[in-house]
Amino acid sequence: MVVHPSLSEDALDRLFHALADTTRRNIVARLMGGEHATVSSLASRYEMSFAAVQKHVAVLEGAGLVTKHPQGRERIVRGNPEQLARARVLLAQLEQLWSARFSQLDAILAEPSRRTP
Amino acid sequence: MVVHPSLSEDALDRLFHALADTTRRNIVARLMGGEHATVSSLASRYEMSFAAVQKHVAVLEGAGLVTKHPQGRERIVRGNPEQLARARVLLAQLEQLWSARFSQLDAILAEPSRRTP
DNA sequence: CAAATATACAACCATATGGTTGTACATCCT
DNA sequence: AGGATGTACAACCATATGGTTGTATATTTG
Repeated sequence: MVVHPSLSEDALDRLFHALADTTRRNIVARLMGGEHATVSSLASRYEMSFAAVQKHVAVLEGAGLVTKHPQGRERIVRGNPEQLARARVLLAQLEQLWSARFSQLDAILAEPSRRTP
Repeated sequence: MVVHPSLSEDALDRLFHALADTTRRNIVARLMGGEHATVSSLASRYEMSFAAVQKHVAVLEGAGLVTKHPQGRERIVRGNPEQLARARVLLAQLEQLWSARFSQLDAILAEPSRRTP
């Protein structure tokens, strides 16, 4: 089985911070959707400087949401769905805490009626 | 059926930003886990000032992850799992984009062999 | 009523963030 | 070789963030 190393608090900070920006979420969506992307081709899609987009990509890379692969003078940027999944799993675990609040009470209520001893 | 209003980009920014801090994720975990919480009781758990925790709670509230309910001089803080679910759904959608990249190719490969006309 | 408690909020500070422009360097193309 | 293209990176700026302390206002309690 494949081991899913859990992320440090610091890595989680970077991961959610990377997702907390419209432009960066948009870039992630493009990449996950399979758009062939160099830093330049990404930059051409947004109303901001090349350097600004470059910084956004660096933030995504630091969060592990994206990888860069040199190819000649270009850098191909690819999405990393596993990191996205780790963030999703953490949220699911937090939700699980919520539902766990009631599971014991549910069990008691679901129990076939039995007089208290 | 219950309608799930989708969030604005701005709301998503606030939502992920709220999650991008260890202390705030910890607060969310406590609340989802059912810990009875006033702002003070939360503040007592962390090595920072009351005002600092108060600000963290305000950020969580602004992101919709938490609600405050006045009760005498106290404010009861409760977790809102629906907002957590909205963030999770967005991540799942991004992951879905990734898997959709291959579905068409998969379909072609899975098709019973048929000579090109 | 007076003291203690819970919260709110303003002012302040250091650092981070998101943007800009400019410069340097590597690679591709004619 | 030399110009054009793609990337990296530094310096700078305005604003946001995460923390502090201090003050004000409600509410509970003795």
